[in-house]
Amino acid sequence: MTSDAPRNLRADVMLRDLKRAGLKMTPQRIAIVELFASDESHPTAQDLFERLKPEFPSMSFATVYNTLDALAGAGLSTIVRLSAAAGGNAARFDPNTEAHHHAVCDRCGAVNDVATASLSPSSATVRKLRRAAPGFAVRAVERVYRGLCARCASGA
Amino acid sequence: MTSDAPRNLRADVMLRDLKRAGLKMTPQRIAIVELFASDESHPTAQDLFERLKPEFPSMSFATVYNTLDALAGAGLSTIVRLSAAAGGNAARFDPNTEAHHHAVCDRCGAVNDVATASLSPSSATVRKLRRAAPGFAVRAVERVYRGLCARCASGA
DNA sequence: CTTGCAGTTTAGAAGCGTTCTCATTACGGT
DNA sequence: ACCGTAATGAGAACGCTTCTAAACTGCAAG
Repeated sequence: MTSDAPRNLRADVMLRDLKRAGLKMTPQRIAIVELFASDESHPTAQDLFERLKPEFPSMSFATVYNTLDALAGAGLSTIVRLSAAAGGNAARFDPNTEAHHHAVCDRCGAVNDVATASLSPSSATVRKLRRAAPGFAVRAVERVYRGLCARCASGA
Repeated sequence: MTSDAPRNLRADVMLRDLKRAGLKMTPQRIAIVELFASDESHPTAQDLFERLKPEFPSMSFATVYNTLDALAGAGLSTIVRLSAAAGGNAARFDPNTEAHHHAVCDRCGAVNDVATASLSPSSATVRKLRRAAPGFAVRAVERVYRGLCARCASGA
């Protein structure tokens, strides 16, 4: 359970769970999952598509979206929309299913995970919301840290 | 400086600042600003467009976007993308320039403001990020509270 | 008041990201 | 090996946003 687990461990889990959910193991799906599972850059569908093109020149966008949707449906990935200035408004896909927040670079749009113990609201948060938004039943609190990533902050 | 200021106060400020920035006061702009300034529902461009159609049947989307962009450029509004399940992925526009977070309803997509003292990171946050995302220079921390709004929570 | 120009509006086209359609292909249980 | 069902691929369609070009107009100067 070290932080540098075998790069394919998460892919194996994803493939196993997809199979368990009754989905077929196509070469395209396996390639997408293997690429995506170890990708911490929060890739867009376009990113994945372009990196898969060499291996599957005939693949279509629908296949990428299909597989990412299947992963999301199985709880193995999430979609994040952080509207970074850079990189348009494309959805980003995140294979990290542990509780975490995101740090987004204002300049280059890079997204980094920021671990957290839990996304559940603290009792202080619940109390605060009771005043600020009466009746709102809070389930989770997501944070977005905005600023400059290490590379951009260092004046690149 | 009470919380129920005249509903046109904010519109007046916006119009004044737009004029000050050298923009022309067209009837369309005035109508958009007057509608938008007192709208706490975080409307989409579509929302505003449809409410303005009766008064300006010939208005185009570009005019709505132009004016909202001008307001954003003058620091009088912000664009929020919260990717609520309901309501597509359209950008929402927010005339509230005071520090605040957002509470988003999982079911109906409604967005409520949640006041906060500041969006600046606390020293504890800076310390935490120093470990979690080394080198990241945090400027602001935005929170999104996810859950059910009062209406949906009450079983509507 | 009139004039003129720069900024604005309009309608529609174009662009981008995503979803859909449907004919074809192929996984995987039997 | 066969078959049913699901997945793929190509492109069309879609929703949201931005752009383009031409016509219009607020407003400052005369």
